[in-house]
Amino acid sequence: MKIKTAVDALAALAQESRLSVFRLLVQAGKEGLAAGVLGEKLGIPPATLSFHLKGLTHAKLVKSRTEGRYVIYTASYAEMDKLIAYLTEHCCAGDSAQCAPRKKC
Amino acid sequence: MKIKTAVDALAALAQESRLSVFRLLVQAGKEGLAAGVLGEKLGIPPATLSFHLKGLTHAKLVKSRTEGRYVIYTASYAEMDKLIAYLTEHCCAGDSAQCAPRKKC
DNA sequence: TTTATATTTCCATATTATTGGAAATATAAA
DNA sequence: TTTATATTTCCAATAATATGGAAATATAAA
Repeated sequence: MKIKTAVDALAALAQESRLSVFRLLVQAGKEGLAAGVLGEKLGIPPATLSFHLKGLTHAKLVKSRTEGRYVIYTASYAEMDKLIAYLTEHCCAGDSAQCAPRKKC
Repeated sequence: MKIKTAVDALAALAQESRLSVFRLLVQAGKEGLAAGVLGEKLGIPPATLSFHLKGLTHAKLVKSRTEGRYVIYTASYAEMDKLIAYLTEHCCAGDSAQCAPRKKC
């Protein structure tokens, strides 16, 4: 991963509404959630939510598909994992004692 | 972890100089690196580096100790792991097939 | 075709972050 | 004590981001 890609992804997550949206989608699984459901669960007005979803989409952290008049958003686990791998790359100066296993999503 | 803590940590990482500093420190291990070494490796002027180190410190992603006239910075693996756990919490709608093990740092 | 629902775009305003030179502070070496 | 090295604080100019109402777009239901 390039550093600009990582900065863009981190910036996309570094805002309370966007982070809340992303976490809901991470928890929702591949079924995803419609924009309207996200807005209602989080109390975010349509224009604001759309602005933030655009940011998450541009950072490739979420994907969307259209179903009728709904737009369904899903988290990109692949992109999240790449970001986490980038943060932890070659960590701990090779001291594997500090690197216990953790779940991958 | 509270959402504001996570947003602060993500915002601290969402900037090219700070992300570069953090990754160098993650890779350096618990020995850490002096501010001046970071500045030289990354080509960041002292005032700018100090500004960014303050941001990372305030977000608790790095810690510092003074050794003589040097200030040595280290990554906080604990805080990084908490942030990653917060992002991936309850992921994949409980579909554990998607949650393979990954290293923890 | 008319009406209702879902989402996005447009826009102006308000807020917050980034930059680096110069001076200040702090410790160590001469 | 004087000088050298390391880091931080101060500052002002510049740049980027967040907000949500109203209008526009798009699909579905009546």
